[in-house]
Amino acid sequence: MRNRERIVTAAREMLVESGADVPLDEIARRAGVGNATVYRHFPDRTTLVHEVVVFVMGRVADSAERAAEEERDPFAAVRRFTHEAADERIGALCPILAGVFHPDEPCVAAARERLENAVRSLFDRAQSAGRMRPDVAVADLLVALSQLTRPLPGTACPANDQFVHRHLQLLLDGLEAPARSELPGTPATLEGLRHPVPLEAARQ
Amino acid sequence: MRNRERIVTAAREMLVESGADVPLDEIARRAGVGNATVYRHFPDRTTLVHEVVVFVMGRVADSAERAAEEERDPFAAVRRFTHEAADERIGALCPILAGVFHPDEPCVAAARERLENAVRSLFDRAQSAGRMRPDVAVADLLVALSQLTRPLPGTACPANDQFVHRHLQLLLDGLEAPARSELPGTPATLEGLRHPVPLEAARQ
Amino acid sequence: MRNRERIVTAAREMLVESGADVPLDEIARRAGVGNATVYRHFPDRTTLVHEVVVFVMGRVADSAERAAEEERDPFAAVRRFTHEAADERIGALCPILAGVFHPDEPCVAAARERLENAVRSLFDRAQSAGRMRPDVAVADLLVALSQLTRPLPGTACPANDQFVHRHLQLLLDGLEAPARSELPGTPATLEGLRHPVPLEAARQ
Amino acid sequence: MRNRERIVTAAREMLVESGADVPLDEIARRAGVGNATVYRHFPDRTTLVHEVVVFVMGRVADSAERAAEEERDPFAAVRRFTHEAADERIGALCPILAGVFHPDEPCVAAARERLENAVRSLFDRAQSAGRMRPDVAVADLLVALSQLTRPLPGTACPANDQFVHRHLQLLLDGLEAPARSELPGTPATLEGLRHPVPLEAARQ
DNA sequence: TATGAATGAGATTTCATTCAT
DNA sequence: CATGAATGAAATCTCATTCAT
Repeated sequence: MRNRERIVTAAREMLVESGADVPLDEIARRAGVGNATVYRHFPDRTTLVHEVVVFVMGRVADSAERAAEEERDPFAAVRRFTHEAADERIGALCPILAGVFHPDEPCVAAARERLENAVRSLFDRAQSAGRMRPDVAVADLLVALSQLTRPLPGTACPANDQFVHRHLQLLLDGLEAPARSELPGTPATLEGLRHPVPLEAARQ
Repeated sequence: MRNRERIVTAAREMLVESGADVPLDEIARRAGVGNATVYRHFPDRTTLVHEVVVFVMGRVADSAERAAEEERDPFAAVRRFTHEAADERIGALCPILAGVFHPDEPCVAAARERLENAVRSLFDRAQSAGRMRPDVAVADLLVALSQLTRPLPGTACPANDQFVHRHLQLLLDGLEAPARSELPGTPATLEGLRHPVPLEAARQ
Repeated sequence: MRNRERIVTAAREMLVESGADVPLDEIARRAGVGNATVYRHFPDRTTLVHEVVVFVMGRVADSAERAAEEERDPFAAVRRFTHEAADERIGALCPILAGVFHPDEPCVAAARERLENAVRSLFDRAQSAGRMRPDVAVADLLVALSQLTRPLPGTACPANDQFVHRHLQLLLDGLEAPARSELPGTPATLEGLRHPVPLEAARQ
Repeated sequence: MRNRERIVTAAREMLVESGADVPLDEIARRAGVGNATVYRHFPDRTTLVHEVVVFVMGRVADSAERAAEEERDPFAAVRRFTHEAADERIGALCPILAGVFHPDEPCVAAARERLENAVRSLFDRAQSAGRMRPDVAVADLLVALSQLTRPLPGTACPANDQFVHRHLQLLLDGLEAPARSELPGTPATLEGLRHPVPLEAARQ
């Protein structure tokens, strides 16, 4: 069905432009279908968002795989992936990564796993080559990346787009070996984000 | 009198835990007062949020000033400030910094200015001493810091607290001179966040 | 108690300026007292409004009595009374006359009776002298007068003040004998306004 | 489709019976629909009221045009129009005429203009024929008519319906030439009602 | 007595979701 | 299949009235 695709596309655009709380009717309008048609394809709003998330995660995973193939330098691959993921607006799915939407959904879980694996291979290569500090994990990058590219609420447009890539560069510079500082706690895991955790105030 | 404080405190807690869209009734319940009592003290929701924002910004500015006084090493001061700001949950006011709530409000503008100035003196010292790369501006840190510590939606609790300080360390490492990469675009300014800007996809 | 008077005065002013739905807090503020003080003097909002009504009715009755004494021509007395009542803003108590607020309250009933009697004597004189058509009753004038001078909702000021006296003149001209038309139904009585009546569409 | 009409009808009835501040929920209940259904058809309360106003004004203008066509005697046409307008409950839109609701809305403005023109032709004919005093304007009648038929607040029912037509007759008698009194001020204009005017206390 | 503060009930409006065609 | 229409639940805000000092 052509409609299903148009809905997902519209949803992605609106989520990215207007934040996570766009009215469903506006998504439908953008897709050029009636609102009830959305419900014919997705049982509820969450499911639609999941679909978008899975779609974006797939494109981001693609990006990671392409970077692994095409970039010679292992850390350059990490940089390229990071910036491309930002352009895919991975930040719009931040809430999902954090388990706000149920990541137990098989499709979501699968997409996440594929993404993690793709990025992990970038990490392994860079860390093995000594091009990246060894005390960080895949989820550290994914979470920080998601937060840094997360759109602001309000209809207009994420005002900080202008600066996102600057901040990613800073983060990446910090990721490139050797480390200047010790990282507190243990490496992040996406699983670890599933449930509330006490704030551990480790420092310097 | 006492109630006003309790409301602000409750509001700060809930904003920090549950994001910027907590129902006002829940803030009231948390404060142990009726919802109308909130409206006795604050003409509308926005005003209450502003109050919280000004309060938090003030504490963060305090933190910056203390760090400037007490830390010998100029970059250590920057690190200390950054982590303390995270603990103050500065990320909860991300939307404000971006102009979603009216930053023209005199109190908000004043608080922001004071904060910027306090952090600027940290920056100047660190950059003059060659301890921080020169191509970053105060707003770069404030925005990245806000985004990285921004709470997730949903009532539960910011799931990624566990990792926030790790990611800040990475960012700080990237901030510490010398730079490994070129930063795209021009340094961020908080003013620049006031209006939508075309996504400039500069890279590596 | 000085306060009681100030409250009634303030209430009269606000009712007249801003219509019947002024918040009680604003009346209190105008009176320069706390809102609870109003409740010390009047058990509820309605009672306060009653008081205002009784006060205004008293002044209007005064006006009728003065007109009876001082005007030679019997219909000139009716004209004078009518315009003076308009200036007292009798229209602001329209709802009362119609029984919306309980006119069984002894004070209200007494004030109304006194007013009716005062105006009745104006009527009797004018009608006996053949200066006023005989098929109208006191309540006809009082009701029409109240409606024509009734303030419009909205905070500002009754926009039609400019024209009120013109319209009263037209009404009075119609009241002056001899009649050009037959009046449908029976003469109005204030009592008759107490309960809903089927719309009788008599004409011409 | 059918619902929209039922809502407008219900709104008209309730506005007419209970005044301009009927809760929207009661209109919805009367129409037999959920409250949100009202919002599907009208973006907000004001828009719905505007619709009713335009509708009623249209019927009243129809009435004026019919009267002009069908009545031989020019002043009989004015009388007929006046009473028919009362039956259409034109008084319920008093607030609009006075600019409380935005009369700049194109539809409202258009409807008002049409009404004024229709009544003006009645006036011109009657005044040219010497059947109506020359010192009154269309707005004088429309405003006085609106006020005299204006519904009282409170859910019950317009208590003074019984007498409305009597009072209109008196007004009309005063309107019929020759004048017994001088009218103070200048003829009313609906435009003149748009903004507060100082109370001019001209008399006799 | 006087008052600032507190509050619950109600009004407007929005939105995810269901229904009827 | 597709859709416009319908709706109840929830969020913001107002105000008459009560409470505590």
